[in-house]
Amino acid sequence: MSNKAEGDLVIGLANLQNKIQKRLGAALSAHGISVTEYMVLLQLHGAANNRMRRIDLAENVGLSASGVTRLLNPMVKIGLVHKEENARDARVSLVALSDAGAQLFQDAEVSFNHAAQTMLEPLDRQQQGALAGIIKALL
Amino acid sequence: MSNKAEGDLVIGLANLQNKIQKRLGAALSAHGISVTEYMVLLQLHGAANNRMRRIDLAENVGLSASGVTRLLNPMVKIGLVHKEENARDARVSLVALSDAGAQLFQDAEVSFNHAAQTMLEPLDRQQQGALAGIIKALL
DNA sequence: GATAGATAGTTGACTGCGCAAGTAAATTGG
DNA sequence: CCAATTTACTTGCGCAGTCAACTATCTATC
Repeated sequence: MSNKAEGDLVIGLANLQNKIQKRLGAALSAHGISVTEYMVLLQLHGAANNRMRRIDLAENVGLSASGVTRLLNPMVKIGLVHKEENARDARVSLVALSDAGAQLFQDAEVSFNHAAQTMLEPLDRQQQGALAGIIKALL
Repeated sequence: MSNKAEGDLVIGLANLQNKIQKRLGAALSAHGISVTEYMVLLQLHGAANNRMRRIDLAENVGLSASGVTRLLNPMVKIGLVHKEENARDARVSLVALSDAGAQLFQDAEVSFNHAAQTMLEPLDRQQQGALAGIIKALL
């Protein structure tokens, strides 16, 4: 009943993620955005009408509501996204991807995916498939 | 040549790690330490003579040198670790695990491994083995 | 409908961590 | 053996993100 193996796996995952995060940050810095900002663009890109409520954004990128507020402020200022109100519910303020934001995302996506591919290169096809299954099972 | 699959995997890993980190933090908060502090205790526990140079610690836990300095300050203050000098090289200050630190680590390790086991529960044996191989290949 | 509670978002104060610059000691090269 | 470089660490400053408290709005219940 030694659960040491699981502990080691989790620690390995943490170290791995640390490494990945730094590499992705370096890759995205060429586009002037952070990994978290990329996540926001990715979410909006995949959302219906390219817009979302801030709280759903928070949920999907793993931030708190206040974290989203602070993250979006500069993104609004430089025109990557813009605020919209919801006629039905005056509490919510929607975030919409701007043309400039969509363009930046497209460029950044290339770098991001390329960096991801490079990092995952050591895995063979089976391992990649297994990893996909593992992530799905654990999320 | 679509490397979209790799990008999705990396994003999945990021989300997964986010979730794991929060759960581990909750599990360790019962012992009054953060995940990063646990990593330090783990490193010292596994080091020769239970002591290390700060810079090696930084390397192993994925922090910068200054991050280690700041992280250790309160840990020294509450007696989990203590500073030692190196007679051979006056630049280095060694960090040593105290008895209290070792005790705390032993307690925390149980919680940590238990949390890890719970989180990895959805995986079958093959998947766990595959994950171990994947981490090894990527680190 | 008025009141009570839930929900969306912002803000202030704080923590954690990195980077750049600084200090002190060790190593190297002429 | 002394200057130049490198190494180990600390410190000032700043950014990213959290939590708690607040405002504003919506929903439910009587």
